[in-house]
Amino acid sequence: MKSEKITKCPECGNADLIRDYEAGELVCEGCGMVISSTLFDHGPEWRAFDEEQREKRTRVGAPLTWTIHDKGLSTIIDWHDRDVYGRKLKPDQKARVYRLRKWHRRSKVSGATERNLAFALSELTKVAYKLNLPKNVLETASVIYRKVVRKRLIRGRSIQGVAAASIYMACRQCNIIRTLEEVAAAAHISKKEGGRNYRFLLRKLETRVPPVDPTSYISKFVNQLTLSGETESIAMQILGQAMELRLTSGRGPAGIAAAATYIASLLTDERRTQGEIAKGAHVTEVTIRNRYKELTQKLNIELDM
DNA sequence: AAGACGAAAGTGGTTGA
DNA sequence: TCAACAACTTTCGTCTT
Repeated sequence: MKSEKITKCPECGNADLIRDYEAGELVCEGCGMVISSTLFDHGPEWRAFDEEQREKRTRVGAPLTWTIHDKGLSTIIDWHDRDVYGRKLKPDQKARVYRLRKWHRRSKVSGATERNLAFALSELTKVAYKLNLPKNVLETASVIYRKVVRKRLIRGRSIQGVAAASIYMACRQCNIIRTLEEVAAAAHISKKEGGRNYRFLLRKLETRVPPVDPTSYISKFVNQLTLSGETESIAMQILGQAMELRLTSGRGPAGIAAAATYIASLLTDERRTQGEIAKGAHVTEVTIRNRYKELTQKLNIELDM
């Protein structure tokens, strides 16, 4: 995915773009249009201002990353003392390559686990790409996966399963809303298996994953349904009151957030149907109705229509 | 005709004996 | 290991706009 750098909004021409790394989106400040929901930066982390710099810097290879099994060192080393054009290397270059090769050899502990890790990390990358996840989530997931490997917990589990669980856990830690279902689908496994693996990781890694903050759902829904900022803040208020009244504990956060969004959309006259919201929230209309009934009752919300 | 509403039965996961 | 349980879903009939 080598897209050129977008500097202006194609919709209104506004140059003030907001990079929302939390949601992994590129948003125009002028018209609010979400230009791209992929904020991956696949290029190197440096800029070259002239040819000489480019010449020097291209030799560093791809940026260092946790998502390649040996953190990106693998591709640049082979056993010929020749460059890409087949020419012999100069002595100083030769010395460099020797050093690199030494470390490269050392970093390859065992063939089997390394191959396994390499495959798994490419799997992680694929899944993250499908889900439009920002880079930091992918990196987090990679770190999680490495931890799993180090603790020798993969035995008896599919790579896909553990990869999906790692991604899901990373999403939760980075506060990026993706349902278990979405992650599982992207990894081509069932929701059930994804859940099993996730719980397994949760138990074995003893990582504290905070429960999902329902407020982050709201912004997701508002975005999806193209509602106004006013609606969003009202939904937030409703949600805040609901949390104070402990209406949120024990319930699926998505349902509550969806109901709050629904009510807000009614209050601001930006009516959306229950079905529309339900679809985006991955809950049914019935659940929204139940939460909606609860919220209007307990919070004494007047809906004059 | 579409959306909202609610009852009833079913599902998958958690909990506690 | 099993049954009870809560949350949520599916389905379907009825009412409202």
